[in-house]
Amino acid sequence: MPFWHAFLRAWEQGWHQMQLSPLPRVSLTPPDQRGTLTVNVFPLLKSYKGDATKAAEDVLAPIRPYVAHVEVIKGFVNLSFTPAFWVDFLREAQKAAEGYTRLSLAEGARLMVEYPSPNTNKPLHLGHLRNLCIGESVSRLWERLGAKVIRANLVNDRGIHISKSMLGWKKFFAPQTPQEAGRKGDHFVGDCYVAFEKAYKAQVEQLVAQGMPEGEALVKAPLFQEAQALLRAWEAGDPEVLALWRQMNSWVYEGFEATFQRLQVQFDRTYYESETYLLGKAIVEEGLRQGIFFREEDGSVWADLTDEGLGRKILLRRDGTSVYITQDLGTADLKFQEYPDLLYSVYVIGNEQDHHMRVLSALLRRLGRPWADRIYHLSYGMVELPTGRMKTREGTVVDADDLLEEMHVRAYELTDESMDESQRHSIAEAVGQGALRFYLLRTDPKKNIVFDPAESIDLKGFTGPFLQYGYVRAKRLLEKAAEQGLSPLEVSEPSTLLPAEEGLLQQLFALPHFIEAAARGFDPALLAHYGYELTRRFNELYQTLPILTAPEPQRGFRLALSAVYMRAIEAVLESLAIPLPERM
RNA sequence: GGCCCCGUAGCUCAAUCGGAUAGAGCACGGGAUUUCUAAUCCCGCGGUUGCAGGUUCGAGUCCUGCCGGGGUCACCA
Repeated sequence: MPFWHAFLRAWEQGWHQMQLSPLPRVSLTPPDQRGTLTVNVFPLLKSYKGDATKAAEDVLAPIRPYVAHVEVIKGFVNLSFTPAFWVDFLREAQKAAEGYTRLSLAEGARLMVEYPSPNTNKPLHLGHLRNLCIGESVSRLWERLGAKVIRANLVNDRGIHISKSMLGWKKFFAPQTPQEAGRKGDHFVGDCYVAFEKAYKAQVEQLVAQGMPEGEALVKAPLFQEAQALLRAWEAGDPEVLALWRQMNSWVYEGFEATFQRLQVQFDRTYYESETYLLGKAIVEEGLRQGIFFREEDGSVWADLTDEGLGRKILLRRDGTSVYITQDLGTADLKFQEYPDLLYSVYVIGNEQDHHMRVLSALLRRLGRPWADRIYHLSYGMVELPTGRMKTREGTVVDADDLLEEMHVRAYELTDESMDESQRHSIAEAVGQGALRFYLLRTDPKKNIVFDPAESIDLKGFTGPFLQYGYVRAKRLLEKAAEQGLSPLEVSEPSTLLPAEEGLLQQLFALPHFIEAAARGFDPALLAHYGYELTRRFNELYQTLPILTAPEPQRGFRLALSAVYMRAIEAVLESLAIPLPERM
């Protein structure tokens, strides 16, 4: 019994031999209808003179031996499989990961996934967590298709924002270190940045009060002038500035590393903008020589993309320093120098940068980079609060470390008191993160999501712990079975199937389809919904029917069903980067 | 103002290439535990898919216009 892809391929081959045209579409039968698969024969009805029954007969011919029951409603052909088919499926799915939980659809391909690419002037927040969850899940999904994935982090370690936190430290914190302040490094540097912004804002307000227009005040404020001077000194290689810059970045990296470790993410390659902005400048020079870009009289360099509706874009400032897009050009180039065969160079970046990424693509195309169309912007929506965007100034930013801790504490309260402390904490961590990660993945990445801190994140219903609980249930059940000397590989064939059994089988059968769709669509939410529905059906079976105490052949069949469910949910959770708790 | 994205149940979200009676969770009301773990299961309540047209066998989905929300159009990143 071949799995999903092979099954459909074989079926289609049969249609080709019969010269059936156009090829009908196969999908899962909706839950309110009887059946496992549905073939839509509407498009065929013309050539069959409206005779859907005759069309159904032909369409089903190649898989006839597997079919137990057929129902034709209008143009929909709903079919159920025979128990023998399912027994075969349960045996095979237990034996082979290949084709079931692991596919070879992208074997040999290589992808780079860039995430979460933080700035080094602030700690990570809830938005970064969404980014991390999406980036990690998409990476794992493509690995499941057989691709090799390079996880890349691009650190925005230079620019005016870094100068600001440096100045903030010099003016308000020096010579204190994070250790002395009792602060995690990234939080400490964040404090410096906030202190700067506060003082800067005060200066601007003062200037405005003196009658200066705000736009001018923003630039003329002494603190801003100082920050710009610092940036120039940095770009000129001033040793003292560089030393402070290195010191402060190392504090931040230490803090980031702790958070990444807690989230179990590791990068294969870390790019630093401080190392790629010069490459970018060289590319701008290249474009100038080729006449793709032009230099204004004041010395600034531009690209004119108005014919593509993207306006004019500055590439180098009047003073010759680089802007964000400059280093992006350099980094994009470097990626393909290092990995020329990338199928996709994926950027997991918020949708506020849709325009920016479109500009980047356009520039690379104009520069004649043959791989320009292989960069893919995985644009995701903002995480908002019920009151709107998170704002640093209003102190409404939901800090990543704080939230992880809060989730841990809330999950801990639900753990069984009879367990020892270390086990309770390890489960609390798994479940807390499971809830958080599922919450951030269950919505279509491109949509904005609303996070209500007051209501916080659910631990029941359509949540990560729901899936984790199903996994733990199945695991314990199989352990019990093993203790009784029962093997789920000894699948016995029932004469009929109950709806609870058939519903779960149908969902299990479709696993490879959802893995592929989620990977190719860069959409983990698809798999999150699948995993919920899968577990809901397992729970229904578990709750309403006996398994270990059922008579044969039901016992063997349901045990095998549980074993395959466990495999499937394991694959789902792993693909969503949701931890597997040993118990709950 | 130009361009882009989004408007689905009280709230948070689904809905496969345009397919069947628009589905879940939360909340609310009711029920299930001598049982393989109740972070569970079952039942109920809840809808003019923002509005108005158009395309067709069929529209939440595609097209046009409008209304509402967000983003962006920086010599910020």
